[in-house]
Amino acid sequence: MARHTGPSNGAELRHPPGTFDVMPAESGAWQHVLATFARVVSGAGYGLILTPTFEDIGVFQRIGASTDVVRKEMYDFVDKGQRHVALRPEQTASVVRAFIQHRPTTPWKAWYAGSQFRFERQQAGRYREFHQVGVEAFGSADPDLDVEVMALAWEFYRALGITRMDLLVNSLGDSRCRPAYRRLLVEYLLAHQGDLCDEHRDRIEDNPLRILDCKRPGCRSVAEGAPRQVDHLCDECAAHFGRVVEGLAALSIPFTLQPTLVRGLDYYTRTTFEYAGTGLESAQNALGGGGRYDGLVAAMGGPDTPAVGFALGMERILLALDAEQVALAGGARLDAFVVDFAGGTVARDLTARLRVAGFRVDRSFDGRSPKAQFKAADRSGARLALVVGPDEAAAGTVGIKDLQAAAEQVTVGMEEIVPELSRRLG
RNA sequence: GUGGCCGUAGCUCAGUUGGUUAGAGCGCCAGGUUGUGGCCCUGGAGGUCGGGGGUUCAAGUCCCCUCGGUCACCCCA
Repeated sequence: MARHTGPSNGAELRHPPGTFDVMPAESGAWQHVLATFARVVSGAGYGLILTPTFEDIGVFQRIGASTDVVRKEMYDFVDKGQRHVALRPEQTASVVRAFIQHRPTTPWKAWYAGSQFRFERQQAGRYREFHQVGVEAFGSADPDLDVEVMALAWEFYRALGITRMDLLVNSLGDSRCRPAYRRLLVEYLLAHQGDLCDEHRDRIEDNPLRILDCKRPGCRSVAEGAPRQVDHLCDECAAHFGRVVEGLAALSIPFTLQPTLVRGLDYYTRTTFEYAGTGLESAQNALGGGGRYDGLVAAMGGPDTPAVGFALGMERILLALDAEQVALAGGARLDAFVVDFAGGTVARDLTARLRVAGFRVDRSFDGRSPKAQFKAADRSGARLALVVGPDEAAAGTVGIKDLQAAAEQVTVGMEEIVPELSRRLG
């Protein structure tokens, strides 16, 4: 039986736990970030893809049964048609599903932006509904594509003004060399079992790579002496990784080799990377991450297709911008604000006419006092006030007052307004 | 799922060992200026003190429950 059926007694309506509203006063920053991302990735041949916000739960279960995302964070339910669906916890699986369903010719490069859902308790930089932008590139195993993807994220952060971050890079090997490494690692961990933290002591076989990422002191000291995947790559993976590292250096993108970087999703092969914000005070400091997933398309029933991509968290990006005190371009300003205290007819007609002509114009309603209307004009940030009192209305003229300069108010005929505005705002 | 902290006006907060009609700043509205914003002055509107129950002559204040927020663990964006 549903435990939560509505607002509790006397409670006001509010957004669900773990979600938030972005009000117009703050949405300018979101628009700026999204526009910047679209510019960077579309300029590299990536096309926008939109997929459903929810999918059959099977789509996401392919992410990996041992991941927390699937085990305990899925926001799923049975719908009225008895379908078991889930709000997407990430978008890579959805894009892969779309790739398999539509079979575009490769190489195929797509970018996305939108909401993700994971059912967890909220904290700084982490929400139940959160937002990501990302890219996915299918059909090439070329390490230079890994470098392209990492460079795009780098360029995007740089374009926004984020400087305090580390690019962490690792290689997880592939289906040939990872099993051997995994056996080596399990062997090592079993030998040091007593030093591991309580949670991981009995789960070595379960997900040994995860232990490398554990933050507890016991696991960490064991991890430091553990065999490293990068030292046990097969020839092909080693060559691939070598080319990736070489490419990053060639493009002057600073990075840190982090052999313990595992990441939360099981499908990664070879290259994995994460952009860690170093200016953030909150515990959640991953600005974004990604990697190569050469086996996922086939695992989901598609043709054997290598792929690489990343996802970047909007909320984390905004936190980083805030931490670095990056001033974002404010919201769009108005060109003019019509102040009409002669009945409102001129305001009605002139505002509409100017908007059709392409100007950004607003006005007051309810026949407020001149003082109140000028106050509203001032607050709107409009460059000019277009003043219509009884005198102007009778004469068929309009007063033009510059709200941001100490210039005299001038009067022009109604028909000269458009050219006059063009001249002043040009 | 577990734990810490916090819920008083639109926002940020004050409110004494429980004690009269619950306050401030900012914001909003109006007036000062019978047609002119920003600065200033005056006034006004706006509160089930998160909700429910209890103790008490008396509860914003104490107790219990509950809802919500926030941060952290886990994990990640």
